[in-house]
Amino acid sequence: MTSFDMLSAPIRKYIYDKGWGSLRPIQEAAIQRIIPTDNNYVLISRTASGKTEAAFLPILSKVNFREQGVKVLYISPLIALINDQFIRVEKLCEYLDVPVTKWHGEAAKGAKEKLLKHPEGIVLITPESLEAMFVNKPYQIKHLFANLEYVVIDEIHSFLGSARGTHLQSLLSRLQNINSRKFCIVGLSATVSDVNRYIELKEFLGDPENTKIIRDKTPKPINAVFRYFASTSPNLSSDLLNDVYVSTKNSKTLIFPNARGRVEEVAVGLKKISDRLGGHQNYFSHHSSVDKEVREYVEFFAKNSSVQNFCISCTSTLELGIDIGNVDEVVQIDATHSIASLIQRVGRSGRREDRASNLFLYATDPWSLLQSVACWLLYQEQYIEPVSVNKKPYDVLLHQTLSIVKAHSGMMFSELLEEICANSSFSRIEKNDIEAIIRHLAKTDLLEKIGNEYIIGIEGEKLVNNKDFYSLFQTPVLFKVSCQGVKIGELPLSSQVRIDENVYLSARIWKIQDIDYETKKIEVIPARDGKKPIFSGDPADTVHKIREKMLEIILSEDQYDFLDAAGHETIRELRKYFSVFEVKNPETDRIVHHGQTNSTFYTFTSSKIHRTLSFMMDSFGIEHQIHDSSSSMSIKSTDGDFAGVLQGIHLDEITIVQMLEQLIQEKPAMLDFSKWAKYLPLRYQAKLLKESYFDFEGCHSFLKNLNFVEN
DNA sequence: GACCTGCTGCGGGCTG
Repeated sequence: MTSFDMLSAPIRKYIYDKGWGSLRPIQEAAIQRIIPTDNNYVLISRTASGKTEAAFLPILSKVNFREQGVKVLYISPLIALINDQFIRVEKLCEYLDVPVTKWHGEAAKGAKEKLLKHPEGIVLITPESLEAMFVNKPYQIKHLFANLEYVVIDEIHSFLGSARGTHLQSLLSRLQNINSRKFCIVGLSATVSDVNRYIELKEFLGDPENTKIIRDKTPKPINAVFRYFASTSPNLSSDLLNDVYVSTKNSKTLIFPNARGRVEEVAVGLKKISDRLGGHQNYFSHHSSVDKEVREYVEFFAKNSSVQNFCISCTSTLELGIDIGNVDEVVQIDATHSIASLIQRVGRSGRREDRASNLFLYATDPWSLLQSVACWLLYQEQYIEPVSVNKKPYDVLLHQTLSIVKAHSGMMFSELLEEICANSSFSRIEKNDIEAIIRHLAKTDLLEKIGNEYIIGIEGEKLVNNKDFYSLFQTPVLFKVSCQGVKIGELPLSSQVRIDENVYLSARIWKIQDIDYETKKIEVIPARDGKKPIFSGDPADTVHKIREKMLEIILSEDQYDFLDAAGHETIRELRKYFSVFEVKNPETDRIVHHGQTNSTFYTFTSSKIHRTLSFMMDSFGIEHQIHDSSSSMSIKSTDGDFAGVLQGIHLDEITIVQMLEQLIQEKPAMLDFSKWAKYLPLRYQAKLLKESYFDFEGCHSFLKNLNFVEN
């Protein structure tokens, strides 16, 4: 039977009315598999290849919507994505007479109440709203979701390898718990690594044996152009901005400059050039600190601008599948930290099938150029970095224990233990560790034991009844910036935030007039000139493979035709500098350059291994400094034989945990990477730190095979 | 220099 014939009559009519000549490959494959089987599937296919329909056409053909309850639950990492998908799915569902409901923090209350009265059809939700439902509506959640047939998870890669992902995994497990029948899961993504045959992904869905991957690997033609403009100051060179302007002035463009401050610098800089030369006025900035309504306006403008060109300077806010219509060009300024990120960004351009994507990769320093080239070569080899999933997520366990106890309002110890042990996201955590954590919660008044039952304790109430409880990630405190009642965005309280200081925000220039420290508000007026805003944050980690590729490029003699003259010259100089070292094997050989006062160890390894090396060197009194972006560390020359010392270190698990316990006691801020870690017993804090923040295993195998090449 | 993501329930003020 053809895929089209396998679909139900109303769905066939939908396709007919849409005027689709044929189904996309990923849609054909999904229909052939989803309709006749009850497996879980993950559909992997590039952006704009029709993944949403690939999931919903067969699911809607198959599901019996006449039964009680919500039948299909769609989970998305972003509210903006839910709002986009709602419009598409609702149109499709008009053919079936099936209601669709948005359920997130900004969705209409009326629609939610209607759903509670008549649970039916399809619900689109965020993980945090699902968590809130478990905590505040434990009875209604059964009423709503006890008859699910399908759960669809959009942008599933964005959840893998993070605490938010483990949280979602736990919620799925709890959802399955309240269902009498097994529901099927369909995940959607454009970027998933197939290292180890997708085992992380399959385990994430809780049923590895019955989870299949459907992947459309059809490549997409991309015209990549590298351009090198060295920056001599913290600001971008005017040559670079002028070049970007010329390359993008007649197109619909997205620019990714990697940091919010730089996003503003680029948006304002290009706007000024355009003003001077009489170009278009549609220069915008889009990142987490631009006011939400402003961002929505920018998205709306991009989506609905058929004739007018525009240029949006943005961070990863525009990396996922929010619908902004057709983009002709993507500009990346300095290297992405991952291949996955590069794929998502490239995927945003040339969404029309017949058009190739244009990609401009600018670099402002030699190391960034090198990493950029490494990412590009790995991308062409179809490599995507693996995600590291923490198998013992004690922090998520603690959070979910509070959530489960709150939902049950009173639970026997054995009952609680049983529910946690049955949760697939905690399957690698030993039973006695779970017991120890529950006892600790009772000891610290997060839980309270009354008779034979556990309830939420006095301290626990403060956490559970706070709106901050529903998420596993934390956000810094920012000051709201507005101009005469018009919201513009947010700024952190930095040294820059002073009266009369001028600053860029939302692609415009402002003068700070008033700062209210109580209400955390900043009042501004328009200004003519200013500086880029200062934001604080941690850079994302880069994996070992990218750094190793960088060394490979240095050792190779390949000439890359995608580089401009300045890029060629920069790579040539890097090769020349390292040519005095006799490096043969990029997998094992690493360079140490001994200078007069310092030695430089060119590690060419991951950010996590850098942190681990740094921790070990601190412990053994080797004075040093890590430079992650240039893949190196400088070491005081008096510590001459640090290489021998490092390779001589053999730390067993117990010693590492003891050392980390001490580190946490000396520097509690070490736990800032996790929102809930501070409520754990010290030993589990140390274990979590070891697994999530450091990489002792990777560091050990890196050091074991290491061959130091010195001058 | 340095990414991103989400949010209940209730009360007060306003509109129709």
